[in-house]
Amino acid sequence: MKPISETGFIVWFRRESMASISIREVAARAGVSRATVSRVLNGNTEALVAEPTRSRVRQVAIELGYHPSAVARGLAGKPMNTVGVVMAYDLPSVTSDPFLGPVLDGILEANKRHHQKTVLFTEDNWQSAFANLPIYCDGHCDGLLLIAPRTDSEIIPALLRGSRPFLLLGDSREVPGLSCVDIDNGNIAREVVEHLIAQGHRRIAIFCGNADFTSSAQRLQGYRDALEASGLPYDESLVFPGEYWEWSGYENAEKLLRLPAEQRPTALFCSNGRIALGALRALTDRGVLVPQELSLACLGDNMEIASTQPPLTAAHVSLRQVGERAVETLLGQIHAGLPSGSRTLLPAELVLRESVAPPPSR
Amino acid sequence: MKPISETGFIVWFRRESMASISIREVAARAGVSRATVSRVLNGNTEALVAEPTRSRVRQVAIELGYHPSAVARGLAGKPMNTVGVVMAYDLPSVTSDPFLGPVLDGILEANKRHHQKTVLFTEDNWQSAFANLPIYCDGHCDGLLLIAPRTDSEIIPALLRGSRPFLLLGDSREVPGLSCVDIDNGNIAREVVEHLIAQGHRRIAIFCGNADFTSSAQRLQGYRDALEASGLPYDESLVFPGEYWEWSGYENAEKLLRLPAEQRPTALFCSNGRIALGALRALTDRGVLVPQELSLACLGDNMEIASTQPPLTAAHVSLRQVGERAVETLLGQIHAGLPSGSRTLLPAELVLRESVAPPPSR
DNA sequence: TTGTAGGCGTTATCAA
DNA sequence: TTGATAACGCCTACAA
Repeated sequence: MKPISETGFIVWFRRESMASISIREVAARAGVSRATVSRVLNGNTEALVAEPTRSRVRQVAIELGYHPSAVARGLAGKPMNTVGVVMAYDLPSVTSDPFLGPVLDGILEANKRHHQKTVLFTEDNWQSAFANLPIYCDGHCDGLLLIAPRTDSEIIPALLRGSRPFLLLGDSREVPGLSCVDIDNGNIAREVVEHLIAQGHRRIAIFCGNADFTSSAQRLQGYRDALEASGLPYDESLVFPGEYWEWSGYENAEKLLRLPAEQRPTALFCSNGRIALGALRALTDRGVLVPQELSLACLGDNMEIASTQPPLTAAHVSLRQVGERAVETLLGQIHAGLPSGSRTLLPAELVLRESVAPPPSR
Repeated sequence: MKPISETGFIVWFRRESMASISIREVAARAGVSRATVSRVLNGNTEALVAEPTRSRVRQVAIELGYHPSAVARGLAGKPMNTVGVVMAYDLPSVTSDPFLGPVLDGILEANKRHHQKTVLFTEDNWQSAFANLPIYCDGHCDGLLLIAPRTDSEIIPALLRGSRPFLLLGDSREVPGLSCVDIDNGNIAREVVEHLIAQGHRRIAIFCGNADFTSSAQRLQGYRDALEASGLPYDESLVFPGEYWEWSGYENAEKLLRLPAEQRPTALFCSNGRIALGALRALTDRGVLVPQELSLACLGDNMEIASTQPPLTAAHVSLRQVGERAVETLLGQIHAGLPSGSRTLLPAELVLRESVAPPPSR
């Protein structure tokens, strides 16, 4: 009774009572060893098996409805064909977030194309994400996509110390050996500001995003680069710290309007669309005409921005594409053994709408 | 050299070159067997281990940064703490879909709360979803959430034949042994139509959703129930087949307006928000006044619906809650061994806005 | 060309 | 209270 599990009886028993049948049953029914079944059904080893055996095994596998267990396979060191996505957010909705939503769409799309499953790890904050790091690395997935951690998160050095492939999405800090896929914050911001300068503006304000996001500093730098390239002075009174939220744009616009007339800028660059939306609302509330009195442009685009009054000039970035490229880069690291440490910075396209005009003549 | 993996050398080797260290190393370092380590660290068996041993093992585990492999655990028959979500869609965006988006938010939220990972299986259509069914059942997750399959999908009988816990989300067909979580389509539709009747309407049209969705028939039935309860005739010329899309609402509104004046309804019930949006647009385009000439109400609510001109009266359903309840029901089946076959139908709340008025007096 | 045997990391069942 | 030992399902040397 030792090899009972090889008998027909047990095959029948398994089929009826358990979920799935294993390589054992296929081997027994086909009259070959488990190794042979494995060779036939997996990877590129079919060639090692003689044709009659091969087709018999195939036949039996289909008859029995056999399908290998990814878990067992994973344990044996094969890839799980699964991409993990770690995101920490304190938002009520992931899907309707203008950043997370499109990025997730891109990730899902690319994973579908590459026959990868997607495991989502959602956390309230980066502390708990860090605490749960071991869970993300418990074998469930072959690699990790980290979405936009703050600059101070310990999670990155921890992951860097480990050996699991991962990359940063929506953050492009420069750290040796760290892969990331992001939009090209600096250059995109520069282009937007250059457009304002080309329209004749000399005093241009910037509303910044969260100070602890890498992107904020990069966008500010782009703003500085544009000014410098045109020989315009960098005036700190025109730099408004803030956060990537509508309320921040609103508040900063109110502050901006309190500046004495001669110090007031003629154009405003908002670090993202939500800030721009808030700023526009404040300006409208105060009766400031856009673009007649103040031109407004921002980085980042979404449907709402195009349907404001006036529609906003903005750098259109494809966050969806960021998600797709992130997946492809990670898969390269996992399966093709590409080295980590690559930086992919996607460009934007400036969309001219009606919120920018030449400065008013004094 | 046989038990080499138990030596300190190998421990060091593993730590540096491999991803994670296993229960072996902990056992070796703590001077106990693997079984004991397992007892201490997992489940509710710590009590079986003597205190000094227990704390020593704990200590070593922390020192070594040990964390169990979910994959190995899964192979050994323990739950993966992972919920699978299968969705087939031909949409460009999952996250911005007014149904999928909120449902996904609810699922993620509930999974986070219950410390479950979420694995997403996305397919283009239900044929390929069916074809990949074995992959969803390859051990990766403990149970499956199926989102809104069409009435004809073979995937449900296949899953019903298997033993893996699963349930239907956003579909509430009545099949013995089949669990589902959905909104209460029939009753919600009935309530909306009853509201129209209460306003004095006698001729009420309905714009239906996709014929192969369970919900369409249920909503139509609710419409019929409301008419019947008030003794109003069911007039097939007021029933417009269609799909859950804006274009369908637009087209059907055009058809409706072609009816001879005496046959024309005074109120319109749209089976979902998108249909209502399309219908309203067509009516506005043709200069038909809502609600003066035609009252309009729909099932399903989203932000767009509240900001139309006029804002639409609608049954507000919490799709997010559907997602949450689905997760909780599934987890009940998986972990608490609750029986399958439960039907959870969530109610809606009628939100009165300005698109409904009493019928015009002839 | 095929089979045997050992291992992947964990848990469960015995026995000590 | 603890430790061997045998699963779990698959993969892969190595041997035949």
